[in-house]
Amino acid sequence: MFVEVALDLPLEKTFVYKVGDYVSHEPEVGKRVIVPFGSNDFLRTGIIVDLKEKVEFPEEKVKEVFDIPDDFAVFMENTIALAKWIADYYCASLGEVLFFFLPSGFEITESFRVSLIEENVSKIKLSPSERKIIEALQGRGACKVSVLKRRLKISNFYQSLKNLINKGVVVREEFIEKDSIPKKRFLILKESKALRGAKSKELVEFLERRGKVSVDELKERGFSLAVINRVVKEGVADVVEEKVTVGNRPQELKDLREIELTPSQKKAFEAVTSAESGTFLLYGVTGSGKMEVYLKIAKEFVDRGKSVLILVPELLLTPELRARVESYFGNRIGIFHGKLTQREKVSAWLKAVRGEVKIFIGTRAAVMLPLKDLGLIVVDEEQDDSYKEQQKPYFHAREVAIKRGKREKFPVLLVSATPSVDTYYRVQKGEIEKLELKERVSTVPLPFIKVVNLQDSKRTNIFSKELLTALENTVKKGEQALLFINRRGFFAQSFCPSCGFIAECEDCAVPLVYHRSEKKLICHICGKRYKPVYRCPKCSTRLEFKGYGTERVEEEIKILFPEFKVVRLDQDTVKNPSVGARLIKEIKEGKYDVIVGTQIATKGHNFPKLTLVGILIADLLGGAPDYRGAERIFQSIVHTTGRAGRFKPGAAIVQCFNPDLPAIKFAVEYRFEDFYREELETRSILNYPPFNKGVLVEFQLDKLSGFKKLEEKFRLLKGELSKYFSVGELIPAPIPKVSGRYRFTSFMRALNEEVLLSGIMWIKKTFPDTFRSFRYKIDVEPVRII
DNA sequence: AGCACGCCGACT
DNA sequence: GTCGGCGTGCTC
Repeated sequence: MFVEVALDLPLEKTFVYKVGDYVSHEPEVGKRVIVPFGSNDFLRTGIIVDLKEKVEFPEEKVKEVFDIPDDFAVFMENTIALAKWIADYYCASLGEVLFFFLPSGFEITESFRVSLIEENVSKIKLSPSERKIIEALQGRGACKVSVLKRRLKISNFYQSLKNLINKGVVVREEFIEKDSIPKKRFLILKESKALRGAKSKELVEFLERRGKVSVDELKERGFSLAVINRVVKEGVADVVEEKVTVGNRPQELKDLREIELTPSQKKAFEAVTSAESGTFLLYGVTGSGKMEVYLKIAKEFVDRGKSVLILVPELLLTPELRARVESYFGNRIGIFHGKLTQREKVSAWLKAVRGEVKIFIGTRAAVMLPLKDLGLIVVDEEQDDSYKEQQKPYFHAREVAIKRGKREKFPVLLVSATPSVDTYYRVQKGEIEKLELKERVSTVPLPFIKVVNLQDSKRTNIFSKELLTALENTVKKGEQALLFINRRGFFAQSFCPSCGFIAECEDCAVPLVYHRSEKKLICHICGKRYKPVYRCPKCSTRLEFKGYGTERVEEEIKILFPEFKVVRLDQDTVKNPSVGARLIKEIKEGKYDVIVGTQIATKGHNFPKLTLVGILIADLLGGAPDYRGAERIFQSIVHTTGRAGRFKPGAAIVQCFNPDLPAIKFAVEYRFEDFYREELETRSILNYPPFNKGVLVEFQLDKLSGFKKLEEKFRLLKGELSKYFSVGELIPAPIPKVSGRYRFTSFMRALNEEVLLSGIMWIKKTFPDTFRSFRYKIDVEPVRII
C-alpha cells in the first residue's frame, strides 16, 4: 500500500510513501502522516491525499511512512478536493493550503540543534565563518540550526558548521518539535485482581464499576499517584493517552420557535430550508431582523441532524455575538478564529472531527473546518473585507463557502444590508437568489440623515455649525453621540508651513504620523517609531502637526465642550482586549457623552443611548484610491449612520466636500438599488471587476538595482501572460518602500473564471523558475490593490 | 521553501 | 586556497 502525501511546501508535487507494517493506524485520505523527507530524512507532518496500490515512481526510491499517528482524518475527502480548488484558484500549492488551515498544533517537525562543547578554541585553526558561528553559540545552550542560520547570514553556513562538527567543537542533536494536542491520561481496566491496601482495593473496585476513568478525575477523588501507579504496575489497568477537547460553559436556552416571522422573513426561511443547494442573499436594512432569520434557519438544520457553520467578520466575533448565539444553541456551539491559542484551535478542530458540536461560529479560517453532515453555511456581513486572507493562500472565505456548498450540496446563505458590488452583480445574473426582508421588525425608524457640505458651511475647524448644534442638543438630552473618522492619526503628519517639508519613514517613505499619547512619530506601514522633530530641519520653521485623527478630534471636542465626557475608540485604545471590553461596557452604561472612533467603534456593538452619528469627512471613507473606493464609502456611510438610534429615534450628520458623489448621495437617501446600478455601470465602462477577475502581482526587491533584471524578465513573459490576462504595467507601488524593500506591482485582469484558472496554472508553472531570485506575491481577486 | 552543489571573481 | 555571491536541480 502506498500513500500520496501533501507536505507544507510551495511545490505542485505531492510525494509517495510506502506504508509499512508498523504504523499506529490505518492509512486513510485526510489523515495526518509522519514521513522522513529530504537529504537528512528529517520527520515532517504531511496529509494523505490519496491511497494507491501501485506507483509509477521508481520503487527503490520510495521511502517508508514513519507513522500514521491518528485514528481520525483531520480533513474530509470533500475538503481536500476543496483545498485543491483553492490551490488552483488562489495560486498556492495543495500542501500550503491544507497546512494553512490545519491548526499548527497538529504539526510535528524534526530538526537539528547544535551546541558548543569545546569552549577553549584558541588552539584550533578556524576560518572566519567558523569563528562567527562559535561566537553566536558562546554562552548559549543548544540552538536550532535554522534559527542560527537566519541570524548569521553566512553563505557557506552548512559547510562551516560541518567543519566545526568534524573538528569536535560543536555537537549536533536531533530533536522533535512536539504537537500541542491537549492530551489526557486514562486508566482502563485490564483484569480485576484483589490487591492489598484499602486505597488500592477501593481503586480496583472503582475501576470495575467505571471501566475507564481519567487520571485527573481519580486524583480529584482522592487517589494518590502512588496508588494509581501501583494498580498499573500490578497489571490491573492500562494507562492510555487520549486527545481531548475542552467544553464550553452551559447557558440558558432561548427557544427560537417563539419568534414570529414577518411575511418576507417567512419566505426567506422557506426558501433556504427547502433548498437542496444554491447560494442565497439575505438582504435587508438595519432592523429587518436578518440575524433572527438566519439563526432560525440554522436551528432548523440542526434539528434535522445537520451541522451548521456561521462565518462572521473578524471584528464581529465579540463576546456579545457569541452570547447571543449561545442563548439559542447553548453549549452546543464551537468557536474558531485566528486569535485562539494553539491548544484551543486544536481542540475546536477535534470537536468538528468528532461531531461533538453541531454549530460552529468562526472567522474566515473556519471555512475549512471538517464538519460532518454540514447542511448550511451562513456568511454574515458578506461584504466585509476581512473574509479575504491577506497572505498566501489569498483566499476569500465567502467564495470558498460558496464552492463548498456546491461541492457538498447544501445551501449557502450570504447576509448583508449592503452587499458587495460583486454579490449584487451575481444576483442580477441569477447566480444568487435574493431574499429581501422588506418589513422592518424594529419599531424605531431609520435615522434621519442630513448632509452638510463643508465647503458652504460655517465651521470651527472640521466641525460644521450643524454638527456642533446637534451634538450639544444630544448631550443635553442625556443621549450619546458618535463622531466617526476613517483612520487613526489621519493626515497628522509633521508639516513645515514655510517650505513644505514632511517627515517621512526612512524605510517606507510614507509621511510619519504624530501620536500625542506616545509623543512619537510613527510609521503606519512598518510601525517604526521616531522622536518628534519640532523644527524643520531645512529652514528651522516651527513644524505644525496637521490634519485630523481620532486623537485630534477628541482633543478639539474637549476644548469646545469641556463639560462633555469624551472617549476614543480606535486601534490604539482597544489594542488591549480587556481595556477595549471595559470601554465598551462603560459606553453602554452611559458613562460617556461623545465617542470618537474608527470602524472598530461601529462593528458588532449596540450602544443603546447612541442617537447621533457624525461622519466628519465622508469623502475620505474610501481609504485607498482604487476602484473599490466608492463601494467602501457607500458601505461605511450606511453602516455608521445605522448605529444611530437603534432603540430610540436617531439622526446622522454626514459632512463632506463633495455631496454629489453617487456613493454619498445614494447612501444618505437610502437609494441602495440606484447606487448598485450606477456603480456597476461605472465598473463596466472602465472594465473593472466584477466584469473580470483581477490579479495583483507584487515583486519585492532588496536593492533598487535589481529592477532592470526584473523588468527584463517580466517583459519576456508578458507576451505569453497576455494570452490569459490584460497585463498592467510594472509600476512602483504607491507606497514604494515597505520595511526597506522596494515594491513593484502589476494589476492583471482575466476575462472569467475559466481563463483565470488556466492563467494561474501557467503562472504556477512558469513563475517559480523565471522569478526564482525574486520575492513575489500573487493575490487573486485582491480587495486592495495599493 | 530549504538544501546541496558547482562555478565565478575577489580577497587573504 | 577560502569566501561570498549566484544560478540550478531536487526533494517520494
